[in-house]
Amino acid sequence: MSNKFEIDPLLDFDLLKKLVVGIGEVSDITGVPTRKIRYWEEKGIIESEKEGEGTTRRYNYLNIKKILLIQELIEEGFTLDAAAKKVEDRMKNINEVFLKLANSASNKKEVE
Amino acid sequence: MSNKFEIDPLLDFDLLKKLVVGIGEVSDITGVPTRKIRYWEEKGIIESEKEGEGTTRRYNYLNIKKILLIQELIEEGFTLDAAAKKVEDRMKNINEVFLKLANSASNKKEVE
DNA sequence: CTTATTTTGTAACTAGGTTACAATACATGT
DNA sequence: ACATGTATTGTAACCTAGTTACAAAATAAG
Repeated sequence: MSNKFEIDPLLDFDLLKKLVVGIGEVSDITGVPTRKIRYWEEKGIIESEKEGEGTTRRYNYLNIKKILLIQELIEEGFTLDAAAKKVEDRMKNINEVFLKLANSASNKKEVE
Repeated sequence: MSNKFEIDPLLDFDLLKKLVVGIGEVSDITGVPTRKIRYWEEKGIIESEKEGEGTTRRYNYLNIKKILLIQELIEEGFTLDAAAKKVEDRMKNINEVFLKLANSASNKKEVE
């Protein structure tokens, strides 16, 4: 029915959830300067997880994925805003799938 | 083999070639301000047919089509330059088909 | 030949997007 | 805890893309 069994061994969501990095690493990974990342966040285009007031930004898999997608569209010739809007739509699907997989993975663990 | 016979009665290329208008009409047709059309031409994005030095711009079907395509892409969120590049590719096909049809049409006329 | 349309150049202008700087706050290892 | 590296902001500067206004001179068209 699903391809759950194929990707299951590859995706450890419990690990993935812990895989959270600072803005510097995001910049290294994506090639987007830190100042630019913050600017995009100011504009409401991307989000980061702040673990409280007066703390530093933290980025998880989905946050970083979004940044990468936006960058791609900009390179394709889209406006920043247009790229943001397009990615917004795509992220809805990605989030959905991600959560679905994450849940089925943790359910499985409970059964074990 | 081809759909030539279906569109043949609709497309009179001898007429189409004569269907050439000034920049004002192009602006009315496309909704793009005349100043903008000239600016795009300055940048080498579109072309018009000047019938000699010190004359006014004239636009045929393909010229106008190009303007419309560019405008669409800009509305989709593309940069002017990016839109121009994309349309450039599309126009190659359109031109080809157009010429092919135009030739077969005039050939047919000669046979008649 | 008179009225409407076009052509240019110049210049102004908006805004989109990015970046530099610097002073302050935060994180982290040993 | 203290020293070193990393993050956070605000402010301001910056660049370029893209568009538009204006106005005087040239063309077109009825």
